[in-house]
Amino acid sequence: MTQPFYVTTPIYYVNDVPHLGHAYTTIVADALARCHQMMGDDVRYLTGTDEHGQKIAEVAAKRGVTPQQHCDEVAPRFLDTWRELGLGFGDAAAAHGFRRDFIRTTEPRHTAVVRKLWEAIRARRPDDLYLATYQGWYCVGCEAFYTESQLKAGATAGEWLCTTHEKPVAWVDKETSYFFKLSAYAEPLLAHIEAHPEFIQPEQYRNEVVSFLKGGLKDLSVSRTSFTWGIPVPDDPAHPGEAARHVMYVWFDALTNYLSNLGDPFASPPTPAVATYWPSVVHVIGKDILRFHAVYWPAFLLAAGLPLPRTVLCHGWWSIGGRKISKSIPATRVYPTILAGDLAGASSVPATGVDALRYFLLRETPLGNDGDLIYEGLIERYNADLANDLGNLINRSLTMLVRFGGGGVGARDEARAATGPHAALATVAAAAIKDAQAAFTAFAPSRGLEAVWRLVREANTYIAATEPWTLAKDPAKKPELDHVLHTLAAALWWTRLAIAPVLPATALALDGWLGAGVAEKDARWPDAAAFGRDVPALTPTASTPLFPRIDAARTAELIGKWLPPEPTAAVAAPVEAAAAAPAPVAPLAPTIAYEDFAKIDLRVGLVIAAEPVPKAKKLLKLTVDLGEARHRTIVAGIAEAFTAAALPGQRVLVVANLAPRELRGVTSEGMILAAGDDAILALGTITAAAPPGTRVK
RNA sequence: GGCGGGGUAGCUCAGGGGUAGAGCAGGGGUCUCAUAAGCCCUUGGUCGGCAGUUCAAAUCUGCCCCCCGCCA
Repeated sequence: MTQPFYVTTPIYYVNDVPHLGHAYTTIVADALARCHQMMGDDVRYLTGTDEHGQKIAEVAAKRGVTPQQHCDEVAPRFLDTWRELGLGFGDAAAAHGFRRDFIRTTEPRHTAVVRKLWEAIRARRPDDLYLATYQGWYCVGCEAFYTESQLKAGATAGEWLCTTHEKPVAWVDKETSYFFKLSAYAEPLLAHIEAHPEFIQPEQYRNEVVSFLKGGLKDLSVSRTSFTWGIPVPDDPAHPGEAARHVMYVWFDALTNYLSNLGDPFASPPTPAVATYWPSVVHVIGKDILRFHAVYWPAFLLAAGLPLPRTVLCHGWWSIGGRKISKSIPATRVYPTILAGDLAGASSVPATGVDALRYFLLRETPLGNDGDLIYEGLIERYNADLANDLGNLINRSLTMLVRFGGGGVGARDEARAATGPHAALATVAAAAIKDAQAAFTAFAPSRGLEAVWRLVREANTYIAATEPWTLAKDPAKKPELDHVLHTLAAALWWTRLAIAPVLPATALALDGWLGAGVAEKDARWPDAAAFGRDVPALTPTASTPLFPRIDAARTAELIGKWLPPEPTAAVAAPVEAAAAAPAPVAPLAPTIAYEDFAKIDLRVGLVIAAEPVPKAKKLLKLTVDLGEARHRTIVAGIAEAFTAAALPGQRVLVVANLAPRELRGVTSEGMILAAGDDAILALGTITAAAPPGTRVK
């Protein structure tokens, strides 16, 4: 029977640059979606961007564009990142067999539903949205009010600082806003949580919400008059003319995306997508926004008379080498696309770099716990699990199927299957598949992968026990060899299916080598009782290594790149040998005054992407993060010295205030410093990880 | 300060009244299909501390210490 499965990520704040934290949530949701797709569910996937609010209007004003223009320019950063990480949207989603949607809160389909939600609450529960006046300390960064006990004293008397942003808060006096009667919903929500243990997972977070609810709820301000970049509050019959001044506050607007992408939830007859998917929804979120999803959102829905989401699935935070991900600590600003690109390294299928990252994130830490990304640990797991266990199994198995099986996969011998290593493999495989399915559907991907690797390891053990190369030397053992090869193919087929939710690119590569005529969208999770009997027609061909081992030298190189070392005396020491044979130096240009130099605004830039400029031998088109709201495109004449692939992740020095100039049809917004006159020798860079945008003098 | 989660091998974690577990890392052996991979064997732990219940406690109870989170 087909069950709907609808999974969402939070919509990301459009001004953010996608980092590892965003990628984790998005990947968790993607793996769950793929998993349920394979189990035959009718799957739908949603992510998007949150685009309203005062901060966005301010940034846009500074840039001299409208807020909408600003959002239109920066929103694709997220969509592009997800595409680079192998999540297809639009037509590409068809290959996965389920629909993926990307919603922006500035789209009419969204704003219309948000207004309907407001109107529905006002119609059903007129007292739940009321007009009131308040005053208090307000932090623009948080878009929230605080009491003095929640703040810390500033440097001057009477100044208070927000604990998150470390910036002074402003006293906002007597702003009139609409309030939502959240206080009425503590008891109904407690009752719902009690009756639906699956509502908030994992359990530790349910406990947190329960204790929060037991402490009672305060009504929630849900509109603002201090800015206009938001969804206007619908006309208010109780206060004629008043609503025109108000736009809706962030959470009322943002959370509604989960419904608005499905269509009108109040339509009669019901909108089919809402009726089908909404009751099955799983909201994947980070623990920082638990309260909004487990308290505010369901309260809004109760007020509007709509069913609550099935599950709010809360995960922990990743830190990088023990440090919290933070914009101000550059080493923690990890770009998932760069990490994945580096992990792809020498792989014959570069897309598997993303798989390696996905595997690490889902395997290393149980969902719900905080994780710490230690680069040595990442490479250790890559080598042990992906290179040694999985990659090597794939490679050696295909070699043997081709060499000893003559392009076929042998034949199953029922009597033999019940004996010795053949039976042992079947037993382990069946248990692994069963345990993995149970774990994945219980939102425990780390345990699921652990189970899948029992199958991978047992397949390696099976090869050692049966020694196909020995059987191949004795023509009399041909029937046994045939059975062994068939069993090996069966194990490989199950491996392909079991890894697919987490390692989709690897599964596709394996399909190609196995010659499996099964489309990605038709691949189904195996039936645990069918090992060896469910192998499709295969035509194995020789493979190339998917996860080449990362040796010590490459490890040092990668870690050096990912985590630039702090400057130390040793690093800073002069390199004496280099001065041995001084080359003639070009004469100096005329002396300039400091004022001339001061006109040049040099900045630290982080290269995000690089590609050759067509029909230009020397030019590379770079995407560079200068810490600004949007990345810059800079064309640099360095293609003869550097390949495009070598540059992402590099810190470079950028002339940031150079007038834009068109080169070969591409507008270059700055200049990269490099050493060398005609022939480029080296890039101008810095030894430590200064954040993108840092001024260089 | 209140509540919740956790502290088990060098690392990541499972277990949860009856002989302390897995993977990785370390040590030894072995095979050649394979990516110096695989396979086999193996060294590691007073299960945070103290007290109690029990024939028996990593597990249950109490107190304490440390880490993380939520709330105030």
